[in-house]
Amino acid sequence: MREEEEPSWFARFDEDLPAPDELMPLSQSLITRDLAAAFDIPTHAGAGPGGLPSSGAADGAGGQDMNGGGASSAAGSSGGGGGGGNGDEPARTLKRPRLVWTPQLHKRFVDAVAHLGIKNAVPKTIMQLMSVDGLTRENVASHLQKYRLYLKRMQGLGNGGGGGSHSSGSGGTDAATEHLFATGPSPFLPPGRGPAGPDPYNSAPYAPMPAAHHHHHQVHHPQIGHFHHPAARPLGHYGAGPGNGAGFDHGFLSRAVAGGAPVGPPAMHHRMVGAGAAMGMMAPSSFADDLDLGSRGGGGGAVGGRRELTLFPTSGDH
DNA sequence: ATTCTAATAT
DNA sequence: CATATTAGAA
Repeated sequence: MREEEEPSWFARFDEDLPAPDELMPLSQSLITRDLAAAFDIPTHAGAGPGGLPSSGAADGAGGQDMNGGGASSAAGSSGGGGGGGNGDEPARTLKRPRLVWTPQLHKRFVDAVAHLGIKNAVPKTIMQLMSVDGLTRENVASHLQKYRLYLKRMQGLGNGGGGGSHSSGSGGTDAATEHLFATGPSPFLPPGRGPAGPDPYNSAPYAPMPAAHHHHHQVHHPQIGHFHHPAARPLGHYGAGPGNGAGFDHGFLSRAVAGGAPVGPPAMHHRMVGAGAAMGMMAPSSFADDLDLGSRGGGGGAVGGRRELTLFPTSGDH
């Protein structure tokens, strides 16, 4: 009996995710390409209902979540096939297909990192915090690298853009972290510096890549702006809620890179001493993370009130 | 043992 | 390009 347990201390920190819709066990297109290709198995072996729009591309028509069914995607056992008999072997050496870091997933990742703090932002913890079934440490580690790279890449260079200004002026601006855009010369900084983050997230559920067509055809979908979301949350999330007995504080999210960033971290290093046992204490605190909204520019109005408070089931811990 | 960084392969 | 995988170091 394992008694590993994680109460829901750090439970609700996510914003919108587990909507019963997107609650799929991260299986994305399972089945390794090797196998599929080797056996000629259509990447989506018979998944019936609710499956993916065969050809369809993701009509982003406003919809954001559209999964419905429970189809959890067939997992590994593709071998079956008919027949019989054989085929047992796979469950072991099976490599999962590339994990497709979908925006939603990314958000989880970023949020997790942002909430964990540079201190605990390590793959293992992140992975656990994400509670995404199927995610492995390597997955997160790999992505973490990219994420960090991305952050670094934009920290000293506050320009860029298409023109290519290499201005070295690292001006001093506290490059602490801000949103930078990748493509498109749009140096618009939100007037007033509001928390408005130009994060065109939420806009592409992206279907499990239709890898059914061999033919290098990288469906260059409108892969929405890639990374965005610098861990620039309002530093210091301390502030135990009212009535909160636990007085935890996180001195995190402050510096991002060492060695160059002019960020002047006030000496605030709280070391969590104590018990070496294992990790097991994280301060949940109430997170009022703001999320980006997607509406700017034209002004139109439109609806949009889409806010969902969902505490994802912190239950999936393996 | 776990993580980080880099290099490399797909 | 985005991920996965591996290797070496800490």
